[in-house]
Amino acid sequence: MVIRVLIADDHSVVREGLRMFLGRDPELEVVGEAADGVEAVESARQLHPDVVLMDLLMPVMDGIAAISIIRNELPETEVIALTSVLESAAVVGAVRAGAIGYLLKDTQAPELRRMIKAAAAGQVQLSPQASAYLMREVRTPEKTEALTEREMEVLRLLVQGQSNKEIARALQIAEDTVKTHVKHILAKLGVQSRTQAVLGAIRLGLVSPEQRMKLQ
Amino acid sequence: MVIRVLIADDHSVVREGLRMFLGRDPELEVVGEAADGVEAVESARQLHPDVVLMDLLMPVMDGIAAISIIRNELPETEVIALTSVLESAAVVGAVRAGAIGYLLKDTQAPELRRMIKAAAAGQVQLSPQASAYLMREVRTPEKTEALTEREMEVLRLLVQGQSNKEIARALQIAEDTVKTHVKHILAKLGVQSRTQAVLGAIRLGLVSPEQRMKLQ
DNA sequence: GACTCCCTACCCCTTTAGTGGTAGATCCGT
DNA sequence: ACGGATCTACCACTAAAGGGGTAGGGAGTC
Repeated sequence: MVIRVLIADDHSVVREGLRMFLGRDPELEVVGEAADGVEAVESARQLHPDVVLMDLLMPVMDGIAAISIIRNELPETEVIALTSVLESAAVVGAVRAGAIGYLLKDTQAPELRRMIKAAAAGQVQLSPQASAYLMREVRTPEKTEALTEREMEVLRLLVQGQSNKEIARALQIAEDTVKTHVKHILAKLGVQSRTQAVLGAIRLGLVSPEQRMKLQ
Repeated sequence: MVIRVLIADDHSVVREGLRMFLGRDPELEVVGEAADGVEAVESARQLHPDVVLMDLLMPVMDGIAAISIIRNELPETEVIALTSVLESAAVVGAVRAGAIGYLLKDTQAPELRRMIKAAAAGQVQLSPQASAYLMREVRTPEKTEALTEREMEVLRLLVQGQSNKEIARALQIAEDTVKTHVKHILAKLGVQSRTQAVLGAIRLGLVSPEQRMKLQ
C-alpha cells in the first residue's frame, strides 16, 4: 500500500529535496507538487493524496488557509505543516487549521519518512518543541482576545508606522476615535505602547508580511 | 574541468535539493555541505571550492559574515548568495561582503547551473530584481548613515519595544541621554517615530531576527 | 596642541501618545 | 423589545516622545 504524497512549497529547490528524500522509500510516492496555496488546494482536489506536505509561507494563499480548505473538503487527506522556523503562532495556527503534524525543514530524511507514515495512519506526530508551544497555548487560552474588524484596520496602519493623526485621516474618522481603537488594541494585546503592539502583531502573524513591508 | 561546489544551508532538505539539481550536470561536483556559517568557513578552508552556494539566514554565523571571511581568505573562491526572500538589505549586504551573485530558492535548475558556471568564471550574474535593488542603493548613497555602537545598542532595545525610561535603566544612563540617542537614530534613519525606526531596523536587517523575537 | 567623533547630560518647549470615563447610533441575535 | 457588541466621539488629564540647542570629558587623529 503506497502512500501518495503531495508537496506544496514555493521553492523548487525544497520541492526537489523533498522528492529526493521521499523517493528513496518504496512505500512513498510523490504524486504532485504545488508552488502556492491555491495550487495546493486544486492539486489536492484532483489527486486526493494521502498526505500533503504544506509549507506555511507561500504566495497567493498561505499554507494555513490551504490547510483549512483541504481538511474541510478532503477529511481523508492528512496535512503535515512544513516550515523553516518554529514559531508559536505558526504551530498553533497550523494545528487549528487541521494539520496532524508539524516539522521543520532541517528534519532528517528518516524522521521525515517516519512522520509521513504516521500521518497517513492518522497518528499525531509533533516535535517536542511544537508540543511545548501547543501546551502553552492551551494553558493560556486566547491570550490574544480577538480584535474587531476596525481594530484590525487600525492595527494594519500602526504596523506601517503611522501616527494617530495619519490613521484618522486614512480612515476618515476623528483622531479621538483612533485613540479609542488604539486603547482597545493595546489592552487586548496586553502591551503598553504602539511599538510593542506592532512587534506583537508581527510576531503573532496578525498582519501579513506584505502589509508590514510597505514602509517606503 | 569540473566546477567544485560547496553548499551551505541550514536546512537538510534544501541541501539535498541543490545536490539533486547540480548532480545532473557532469560539469558540476558538490564537494561538501555545511549547516551554518562557521561550518561553511571551515569547509571552504579545507576544500577550496570554486563556488560556494551560501544561504544568508543561518544559525551560529549568518551567511553575510561567512561570505566576508571566505572572500578575504580565499579570493579564488566565488560565493553566490542564496535566500528565499529578495530583500533589499540582504542583497546589498551580500554584495558588499563579496558575493558575486544572488539567487532565490525558487530558481529553476537550468538557471541555477548557468549561474554557478558564470560565477566560477568570475562573471557577475544578478537577477533583474536584485540588480534593481543595487541600482537604488547606488543612487541613494548610504541612505542609512552608519549608527554608532551605542546607538545600535539603543536601537536593539527599541526593537524590543522598550520605553526611553526602560532603556535608560538597562544601559545605566540618564533618560535624557537615551532621548539624545533616539533623536540621532531617528535622524539617521530618516523617520519620524520610534515605531518607524523599529520597522525600518527590521526591514533593513539592522537587527538580527533573534533580537527582535525576544518579546515575551 | 588642535581637531573630530562619541558619549554623556542638561535646558526649554511642542507634539504625540496613553488612561479613564461617558455616551449616542447602529446592527444583530434572542 | 432587549441586551450586547461595535463604531463613533468627546472630555480631562498625565505621561511619553520628539525637536532644538548647548556643553563637558575622553579617545583617537593629524
